Amino acid sequence: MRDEAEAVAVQLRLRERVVTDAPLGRAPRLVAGVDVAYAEGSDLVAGAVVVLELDTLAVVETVTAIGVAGFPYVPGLLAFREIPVLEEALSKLTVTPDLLVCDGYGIAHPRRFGLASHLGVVTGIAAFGVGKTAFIGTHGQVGADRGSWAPLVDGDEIVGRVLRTQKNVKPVFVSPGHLIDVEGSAEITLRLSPKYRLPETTRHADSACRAALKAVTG
DNA sequence: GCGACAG
DNA sequence: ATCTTGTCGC
Repeated sequence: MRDEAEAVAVQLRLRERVVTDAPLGRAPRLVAGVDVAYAEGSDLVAGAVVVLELDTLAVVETVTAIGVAGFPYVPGLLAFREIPVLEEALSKLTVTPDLLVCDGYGIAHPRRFGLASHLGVVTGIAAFGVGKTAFIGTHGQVGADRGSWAPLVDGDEIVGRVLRTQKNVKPVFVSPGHLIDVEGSAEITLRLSPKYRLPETTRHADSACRAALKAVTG
């Protein structure tokens, strides 16, 4: 990827293939968390994919990959920074997940094509994103109970859901990426977060990519 | 025009 | 994202 203009052009082209207005095709069994860790002194990055069995939340497989950040962090273009190393890690999997859970956003994005949408389209696997902080959109107050939520609205579109995964704990931002809708993304996020604020998938992926980075850095 | 801005 | 200690709670 050369520059921002080219990246935006690529997004607009890939966006034509995004599907988020229909529920997940079949009941997911294997759900994978994906995440990337960055080094401070170098441009090394580590990506991880951890596959869990949705019913038991047991880890089925963990793979990691090391790479070089080939694109700067630009809000709205995060995918170009994280997808290369994630695809490298995904290629090492011996099982095929039914769903990918990303750190970040799906269609709740300036051009409706965030990391989760991008990864979903290039892999052909259903995907959605769970963000920890606000990016775009507005929303009303969310009840204090676990499971409470409010629609995430941008313009005249509902692009996601602000969901409380734990009682009295800051909510997370859920948005579909590809081959799944808002409702399904939120429902699965809640199932993946029985005890902590973040889904077990992202918790596992986060620790895995950090460990992988630390192994090559220090 | 001026900020804000996933990770 | 990453830099960082102690501290409150289960």
